[in-house]
Amino acid sequence: MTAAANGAGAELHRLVGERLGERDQRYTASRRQIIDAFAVLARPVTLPELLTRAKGLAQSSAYRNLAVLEEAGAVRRLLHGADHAHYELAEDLTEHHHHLICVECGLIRDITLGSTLERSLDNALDGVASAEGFTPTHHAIDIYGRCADCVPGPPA
Amino acid sequence: MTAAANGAGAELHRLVGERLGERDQRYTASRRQIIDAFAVLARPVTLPELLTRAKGLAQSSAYRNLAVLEEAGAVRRLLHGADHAHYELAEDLTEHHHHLICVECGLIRDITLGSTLERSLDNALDGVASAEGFTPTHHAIDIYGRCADCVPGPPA
DNA sequence: TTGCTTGCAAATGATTTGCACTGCT
DNA sequence: AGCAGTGCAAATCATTTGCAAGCAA
Repeated sequence: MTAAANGAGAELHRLVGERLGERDQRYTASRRQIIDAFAVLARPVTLPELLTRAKGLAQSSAYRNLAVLEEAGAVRRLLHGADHAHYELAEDLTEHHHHLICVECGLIRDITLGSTLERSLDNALDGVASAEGFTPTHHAIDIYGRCADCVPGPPA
Repeated sequence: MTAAANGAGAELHRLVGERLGERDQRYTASRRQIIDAFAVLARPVTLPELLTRAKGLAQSSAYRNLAVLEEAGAVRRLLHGADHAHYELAEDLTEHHHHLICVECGLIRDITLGSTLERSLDNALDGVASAEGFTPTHHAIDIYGRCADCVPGPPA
C-alpha cells in the first residue's frame, strides 16, 4: 500500500486541519475521508464519485463539508458542462495546474505547463487584464478534446 | 442608430439562418431577437438579461431557442460559478477570444490575446494534451479578477 | 453543557418538458 | 392540412436547508 493509498500525507492533513481551525471548524473523520479521496484519486471528482469513496457519508453532509472545505480554502469547485460539479484540492495544497477535459466522457485530468511558458503566459494575461481595467487574481486554462479511451477507432 | 443597435449585421443573420436551415429549423423572429441581443451587448449574457432585451419572449422559449441555436453551432453556453449560465455567439461567428470574469459582480467580458501569443500557446497546449493521450479540439482561458467597478476603494 | 456535525426529509431554484394553440409553408 | 414554434404550467434534478440527535471539548 502506497503512502497515498494509505491516506493523504500527514502534511496535507496538517494543512487542512490548520485552515479549518482558523475558521473554528473541526477536522472530522468525514472531512478526512473527503480529503483522502482527493489525494488518492488525484483528479477532479464529482460528488457521486466521492460518495463511493467516502462510505457511509450522507450526500447532504458531503455537500456541506465540501462547502466548508471550500470556504476554508482547502477545496476548489469546478464547473463544466457536466451534470455534477467537480471538486479538487485547492491549488496551494497541490500545485498550479490546468485541466484536460474529455468532451466525450467528461473525464477531467490535471496538467501543468512548463514554468517558462506559465510565467510568460502569466505576464501576458496580467497585461491584457490590466489594459481592460481588471485587477487579475488568477487564471484557468481548460483544454477540451477526446481522452485516449474516447478517440474514434482505437482497436486495430 | 448604429448598425449594431439596428440589429446584427445582415451577414450574421445570414450565417445563423444558414446553420439553422441545415438542421431544418426556422430562423424565427424570436431567434432573431436573441441573436440581435448578443450582437448588441457583445458580451456573454445570462438568460434573465436576455429576456429584458427580447421583450415578450417566454422564459421557456428562450431556453428552448438557445438550445436549438447551440445545437446549430450559432451559440455557446458558458458555465461559471454564477447562478445562471451565460450565453454568447459561437466563436466562429465572432472571433477566437477568452474571458475576463469579475469575481465580485460576475460580469464577463471578452478579450483576445495577440495572435503571436495565441499561436505559441496553441502549440504548447496541443503538445501537452497529446503527451497525455488527449486529442485536443479547443481551449478556453478564463482570467478572474475584479472589474473596474469592483476594485476596492475607487472614490477619492 | 455548548455548539459543531450529521443524516434524513423537505425545500429551492435553474432548467426542462408536456400539452394545446398559433402560424408558417 | 401538417408540422415547427410558442406560452403556460408542471416536472426534473443537483444542490441547499430545517430539524432533531450524536459527539467532542
